[in-house]
Amino acid sequence: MKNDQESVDKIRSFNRFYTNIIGLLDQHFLDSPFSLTEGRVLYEICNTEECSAKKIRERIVIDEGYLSRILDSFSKRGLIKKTPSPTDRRLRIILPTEKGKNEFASLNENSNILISQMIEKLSHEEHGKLLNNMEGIRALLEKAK
Amino acid sequence: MKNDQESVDKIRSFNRFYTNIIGLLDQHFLDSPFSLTEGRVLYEICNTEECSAKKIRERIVIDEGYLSRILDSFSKRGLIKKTPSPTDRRLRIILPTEKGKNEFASLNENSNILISQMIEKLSHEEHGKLLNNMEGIRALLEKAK
DNA sequence: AAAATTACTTGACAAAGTCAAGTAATTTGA
DNA sequence: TCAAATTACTTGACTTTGTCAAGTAATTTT
Repeated sequence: MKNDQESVDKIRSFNRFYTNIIGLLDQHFLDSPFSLTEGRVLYEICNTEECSAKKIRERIVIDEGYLSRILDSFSKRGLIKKTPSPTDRRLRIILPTEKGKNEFASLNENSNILISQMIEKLSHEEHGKLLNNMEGIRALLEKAK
Repeated sequence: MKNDQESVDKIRSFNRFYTNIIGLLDQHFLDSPFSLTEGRVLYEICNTEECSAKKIRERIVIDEGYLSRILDSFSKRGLIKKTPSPTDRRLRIILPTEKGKNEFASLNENSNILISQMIEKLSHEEHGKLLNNMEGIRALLEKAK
């Protein structure tokens, strides 16, 4: 039977391990026109209805000014269009352009390839186990908070 | 039955989820005298026999010059001692001082508290499940590489 | 309708990370 | 055996990334 400290140590050890995994996967941002943070922002833009800086900041922890500049750079690069919301003109509604959607898609593709490579040596059964474990962790941690 | 793309999507979704978890836990570095990277370096120094810059770079991906400067700042802050290895004087053996060990311990304590809080709402049984899931992921991903 | 709040922007700055050239010690191989 | 190549680390110059605080315009509160 485990005591608390042992559990905490194991969780921390897993966190170090998984930080490295995520770090490896994030390497591909180095050969992309995006930083990691830009990638996360672009993800939110492409996956949020009526997206705005406000909504992005509800989803990822990021400095307001920094986000404003990232969005500005996305605008200049032709990846998004910002238009004042008709119902509240303090808000700027952010929409990805075709170019933005394409770049996001290719970013995704690269992530997908990396993950496929990561799990390609696993059997079908092991695949299932991996996903079950991930779903388990998520359910437990979401319940816990 | 799941196809490949579905699996990959689920893994990526878990990765986004867990990136946030790790991000939350890493917040405490903000109130500490260390950056995240410094924390990881200090961890390696305190957990590696005959530690040297070389060994650290075998364990975490970090620019050589950047690491050199971090170690220099650790030296200046009195956290480590660097001495040329007697067997190969190109190498500098890194030893944590008492102060270094203490600061590392308090960094650990804060991490431990955060993790304890994170899982305190879980039952004993759920605790076990969480650890099993983590061990499962680790075993599978380590096998896969 | 003045005061407070919200959503975002901007300027000035600091922290984090990268690249390449340089030094000293060690290893390689003709 | 000794010049050339390699290794381990350092340093200077630089870019990228992130933070803080003050500012503008629209909206809400009282």
